[in-house]
Parts: sequence; structure tokens; C-alpha cells
Amino acid sequence: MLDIKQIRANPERVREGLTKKGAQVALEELLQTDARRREQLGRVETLKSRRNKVSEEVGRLKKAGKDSETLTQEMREVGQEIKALDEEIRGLQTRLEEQLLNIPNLPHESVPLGPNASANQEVRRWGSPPRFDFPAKAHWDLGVDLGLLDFERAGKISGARFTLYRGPGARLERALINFMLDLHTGEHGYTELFPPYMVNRETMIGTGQLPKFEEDMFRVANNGFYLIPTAEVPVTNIHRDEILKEEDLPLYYTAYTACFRAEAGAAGRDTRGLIRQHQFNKVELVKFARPDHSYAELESLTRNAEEVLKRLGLPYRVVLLCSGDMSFASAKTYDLEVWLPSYNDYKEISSCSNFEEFQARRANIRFRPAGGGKTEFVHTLNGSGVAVGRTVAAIMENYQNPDGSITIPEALRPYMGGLTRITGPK
RNA sequence: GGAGAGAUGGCUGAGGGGUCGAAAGCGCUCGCCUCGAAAGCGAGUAGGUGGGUAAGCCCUGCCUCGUGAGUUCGAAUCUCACUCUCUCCGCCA
Repeated sequence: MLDIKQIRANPERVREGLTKKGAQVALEELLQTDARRREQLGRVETLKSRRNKVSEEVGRLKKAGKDSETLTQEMREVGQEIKALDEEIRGLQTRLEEQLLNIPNLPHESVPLGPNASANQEVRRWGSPPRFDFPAKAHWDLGVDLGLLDFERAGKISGARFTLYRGPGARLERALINFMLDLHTGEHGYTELFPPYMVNRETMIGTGQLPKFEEDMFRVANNGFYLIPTAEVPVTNIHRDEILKEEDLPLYYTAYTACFRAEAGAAGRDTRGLIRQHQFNKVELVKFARPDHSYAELESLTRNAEEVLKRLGLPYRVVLLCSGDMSFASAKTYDLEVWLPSYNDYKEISSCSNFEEFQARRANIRFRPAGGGKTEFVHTLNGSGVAVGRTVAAIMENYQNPDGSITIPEALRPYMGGLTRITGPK
């Protein structure tokens, strides 16, 4: 959420930022609502002030045994006025909040200007795509041929965009989760969390999924809970409505969760294989940082995610998203894209963002400066560290051998019971 | 799912219509004392949002005692609904 004060004081700058992001927002209407609210608030506060004073006086008169009927009568009328004004203000407030919740974050000044993914900037590359002197297979063929992935039975028990992992395939998924968590907790200083997968509406609003993206979310029919689309949602919200100590910042959390996405608008894209699923696994990194450190924290968070791919020996590149390609809540985003032979291209496997105070304002997450003084909003960041299903796909495809087997990356072997190669169904 | 109890400031915990945004204790901060520390003594110590002032650790309005509504001139205090926590019972991996 943007700061209404900023919008009020600097509507042109906000408009400019929104344009960069490609958002259409009726700022005039918002400002009108705000002005009216402030005007009526001034009125009602004057009335309340008077009522408070007179009520005190009534108390004194009663104690002294004197008559207070005139004042009481007058205040009855003032009370009616206050009630009417309060009601109007409540209505204005609700409308204002609705509008604010639907305005996206503004891009940071270092974000390149552009309308869509074509304007994204490659920042760096690591490794080089493998050259195969045999017909390379896509992971959906490798996985099925080796008995690791069963899309047909997943379709039977659930439906499209679900996968059943089997044998070493299932173990590979589990091994990756453990490998990633061990790396981030053991070497990168993150605290491991295991949060609920179902959350309430306030939590979804806190991180920015709602109210705008209702159709992308799964909702549980009989109690209104939402299935989390990413661990970012529960983990960022653990400090909702809290005032943190400055000396406790930055806070680093990592969590493995399943993630659930309806992806209403994505029908027809990435229909084969593990790339786009209704349920997938992800290890997430979340940070709470002081505002003046958040961009340094974004760099290190991105490096932490990259380290996963390096250790697995997967070629990747880092892309700085342009203003028009960034998500609703983000001020700056680096995508990590892993090389996928079946796409003959790099494919997103992690998205690392600084939300500045956009989420903190929605979720009311603040800190008190060490020297005392006014509370400030923290900056929140997160990034995938990394998406597990896509990593499985990348390993299968990049580590495939001419005989259709798959070599296990060395870093993963301890997690695979020493297995070095997946050769086929028993 | 059933029955009961509860929700107050960083924490414990009083207050049950009128100078209560709130006793007391703990904690914390500052000062005194000390070579230093502890103890002791003194002072301060919730959040939000407006206004005043050139600005402020200065003055000031309004709101907040789980949330929302109601009664009243006036609500932490009375009424209703909801949420959450705890205890017991039932069910359950």
C-alpha cells in the first residue's frame, strides 16, 4: 500500500511511477475522497471535543447536586450529529482503503523503464548450457520413461496440472528441499520455519495477493481459508501488527512449503511437464530489513538463491525486471532463470524482490529505532530459494545422458542415499 | 462438536458508569550514589492520527483497554454479536 500522505503531497510523482508500471489508477477520485474525509474528520473532532468537555462538566454538576438537564439535552443533539458524521467518515474511509489496496507499488529508481518482459535487462550469467551430441529429451519424457513422473495417474486422482512423483523422482524432490534448507540455514543464516498452508484473508491482504488477485488463489469452500500461493504469505505475516526492535533487524527466515496457484489467466501456457502446476514445492527466503539496508539485502538474498543453482551446477542467468514486468507489490525484482534444454531458453526459477514498505504498511509491520523515537515501517523482501519442481526439471534435462539416464549432481548425492545416477524403472 | 473461564500498556496484574489512557509490581531508560558494579534513592517509560510553531525530546485536539455494534450527557467498566486463548468432555492423525 502506498502512503496516502505521499499521494496527497506528490500526486505527480505517484502518477509517474504508476505509469511506469503500466497501471491505470484514478488518483483524482482517491484524492477527492481523502479531502472529504479529512474535512469531515475535522468537524466531528471539534464536536467530540465539546462533548467530552461538557460531559465532564455534567459529572461535576451531578456530584454537586445541581441541575444538568440543559446540557444533557444539548449533548443529545450533538450526539446525533456525531453519529451521522462518523457514519459518513466510515464510508469514506472504506472507499479510500479499497482504492489504496488496489494501487500497485512504485518502481525503484534503478529499475529500467519498459512495458513488458522484452525490456528486462540481463545482469549476469553463470555456467553455460550443455551441448548434447544426441537427441536431448524434455523432462516430461525423461521423467515418464524413467518412471519418475506420472502425469496420467495425477490426472486421474486430481486433474490437469498435477504431478505424481515416484521412486527416485519423489526422493529427488525431497532431497532438493532438504539440500536447500540446509544451505540457507547452515550457511546463509536463515531461521527455518514451517508455517500453515491455509491462511485467513487478512494475511493474504498483508502481502498483496488480495483483494486484487482473488481469481488466482484457491479458497477452501467451507471455512474461507486461502491456500498459500507461496510461503512468502504466511512468513511475511508472522510479524503482522508487531513493532520489532531495530537491533533485531535484519531478520532472515526460510521455509519450505507446498504452494497452490489457480493461475486463471495462464491456461494454455506451459501445459506439459512440471513447469506450471496447481501445486508445487518451493523453499522461500524472507527478510525484514531496515529501510536504509534493504537494497543491499536484496543483493545478498539474490546471491543466496543463486548459490543453490551454482552448487547444483545448473546454468542460469540473473535478469533485472523492467517497470512493466514487475509484480504488483514489488519495487525491484531480480528473476533467476535456469537453462532448460526443452525450452531452448532460460526459464524463471526464482524471483527476488524488495517490496520496501509496501507490504509492511498493509500488514502494519514496524520497528522502533534504536535511539527511541517514532516507529517506522520495515522493508520486506523475499525470493524463491528456489522453486523445487522446476529444479527437478532442470536437473533431469541438463544432466541427462545418451542412454536416457540422469546423473545426480554431486551436491545432491548425500541427500539421495549416495545414488549417482537414475537409470530406469526396476 | 458440547460446557465453562478469560482477553487491560514490553510483561504480571488491579479497576465493574464520571479528572482512568488506566493503580501497583517487574522490566527498560536517564540521573544520584560508587574506583566500578550491585543494592538503594529520584525521575521517566503504550500506540495511532490531526493541528499549532521556523523547527523541536514544546503546546494541543481526536481515537484506541480483543473486534464490531448498542445503551448513556458520559463506557475499560452495562447489553448484544463475533474472534481468539485457556480448562474439561467428545472426536481424531
